[in-house]
Amino acid sequence: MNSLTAQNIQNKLKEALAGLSLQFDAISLEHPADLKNGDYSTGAALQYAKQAGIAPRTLAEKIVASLGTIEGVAKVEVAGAGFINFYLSSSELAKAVEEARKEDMWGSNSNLSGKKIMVEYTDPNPFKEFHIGHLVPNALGESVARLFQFSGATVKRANYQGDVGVHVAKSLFILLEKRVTDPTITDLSAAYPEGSERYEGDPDAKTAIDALNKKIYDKSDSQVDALYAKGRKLSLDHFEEIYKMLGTKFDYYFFESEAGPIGVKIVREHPEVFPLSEGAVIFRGEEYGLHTRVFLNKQGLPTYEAKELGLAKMKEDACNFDITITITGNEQAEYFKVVMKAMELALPELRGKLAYKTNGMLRFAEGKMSSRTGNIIRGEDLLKDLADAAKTRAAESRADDAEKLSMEIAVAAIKYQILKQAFSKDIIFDRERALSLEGDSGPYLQYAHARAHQLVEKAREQHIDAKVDQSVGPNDLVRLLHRFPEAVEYAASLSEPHLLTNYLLEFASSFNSWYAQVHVLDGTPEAAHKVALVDAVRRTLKNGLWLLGIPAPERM
RNA sequence: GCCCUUGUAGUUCAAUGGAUAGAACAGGGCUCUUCUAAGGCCUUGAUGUAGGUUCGAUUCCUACCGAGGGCACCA
Repeated sequence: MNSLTAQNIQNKLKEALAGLSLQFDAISLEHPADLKNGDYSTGAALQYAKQAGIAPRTLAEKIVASLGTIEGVAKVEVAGAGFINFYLSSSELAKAVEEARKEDMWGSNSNLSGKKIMVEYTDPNPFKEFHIGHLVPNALGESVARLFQFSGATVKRANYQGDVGVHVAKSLFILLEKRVTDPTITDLSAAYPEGSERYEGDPDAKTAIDALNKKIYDKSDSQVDALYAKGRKLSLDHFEEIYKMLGTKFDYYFFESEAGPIGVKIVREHPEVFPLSEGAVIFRGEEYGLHTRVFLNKQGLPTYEAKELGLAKMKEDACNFDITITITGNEQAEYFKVVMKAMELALPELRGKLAYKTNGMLRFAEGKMSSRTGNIIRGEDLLKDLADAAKTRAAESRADDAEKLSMEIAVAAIKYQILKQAFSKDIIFDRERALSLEGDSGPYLQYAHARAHQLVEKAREQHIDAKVDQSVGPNDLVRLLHRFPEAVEYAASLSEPHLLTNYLLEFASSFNSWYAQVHVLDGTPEAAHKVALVDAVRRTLKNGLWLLGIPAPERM
């Protein structure tokens, strides 16, 4: 909570407590959940009443008496058991409305200015499906990247993809067997599950796939190389189409095939960190309260662990970042702890610059999804289903391009379902809910934005000049609007998009409620003030949706 | 067995140690001769169990119970 007014309040509170000779540490200042309890509130009097030796309410009264006037604050009240509530002045709130109307970057801050941050996310594997599980880190990573950008950082987006490994050999084995080496193959989707089944059920196939895996690594068979190159390109081009639908554009693409050799080199150079054990090169995490993991297997090939070391090095060479954050699945949390520790020891120059955050899994109510068995929903299929569900409404809407609007709504629906809940919690995917497009949803935010936008357009057509009138008393909508920059800051500081989603839902709901009660273009002098407010709402929702990585159509 | 994450209305999610635990969906009832009904208004309903710390615990600590994940050559 870094707004100037909030800081003023905190400083005044500190002075007041010091004046009463109380020992205190940080003063907590919060937004009361209920707007009737003010714009800011503190429980300091409750906290320090015991030390002061007087009743909380009495202490609160004393603190309030010694506060004096605070700029931007109209009223200070003692409430409940001893809370001190601060109510902002009309002029302070009016300033927020003005700023929201004038500043393109309304809601931004400079907490990370001058920092270069790399965000790695999505990470699908070529030769395997881009399934709905990949939508989770994509949505979260994109939003985190944007939150950093809005905090003043220079952000680089990176995608790390597994283009070598047994999974590739499994797919390629099927493709080779079917001799689909002709240029007409466009769909690799069936190959991986089939290859997996053969690998597990057919010993001969397993031997062949393992041999194929080695060929892919050492590039010793030109026919294999050719098909590999073709399949890899097909996969990557296909992913690119999906990123375009989702609104993500990566600056860097890293591949396991490149990270592997670099990782091997790093491991070999640090035998003190990576000892030999049972023919493999390992890291003993036990010394650090972790567990042992293999970095180079018996064949001397790099495991995922060693590749991660190589990746860190590649990232450093590509872009001189201050911090790199990797968005990855919960199931890799333990693995990452070990790799991070090993990395600190082997690459001390990167110490303190590497971070990771693990996201929850997308799960079905019925059971687990697995690309190995083919029991998956493809990312693009889900988007198409959602777009189909939106099509009827979109056709009746005011949008010029109903097709485009349908897809924008589909993206909003799925991203919102992911972004509305805390980062690391599993997401139970409910198809019906995702398709409903109503209530606590992405389209709800889009609809509120489109309404505000159209209203501002209409006011313009009628030549009504928006103008903030400070004599109009503040309402809940304005007071929530004032909180937007703090909501952004809060979400960015914890890299938690759902904190912003929470705020935006409450804000949009407040706007819809206000909209239902108030006639804006009513021909009265007050219309100018109301238009200004709607314009501020429009910008707030627009920037808020941008931060979530959700498109904000102007007509719905 | 050890480690990590996690238990909140019928369901899916919120709640920065604070005030009456909020939404949405589902159920029941209203609301389009007024700027978009993908909207608004009313209504039923919840903190796994037992302790502890605190002025105050959904939140922190301990134990137990339940769920998910990880623990040597997959990623």
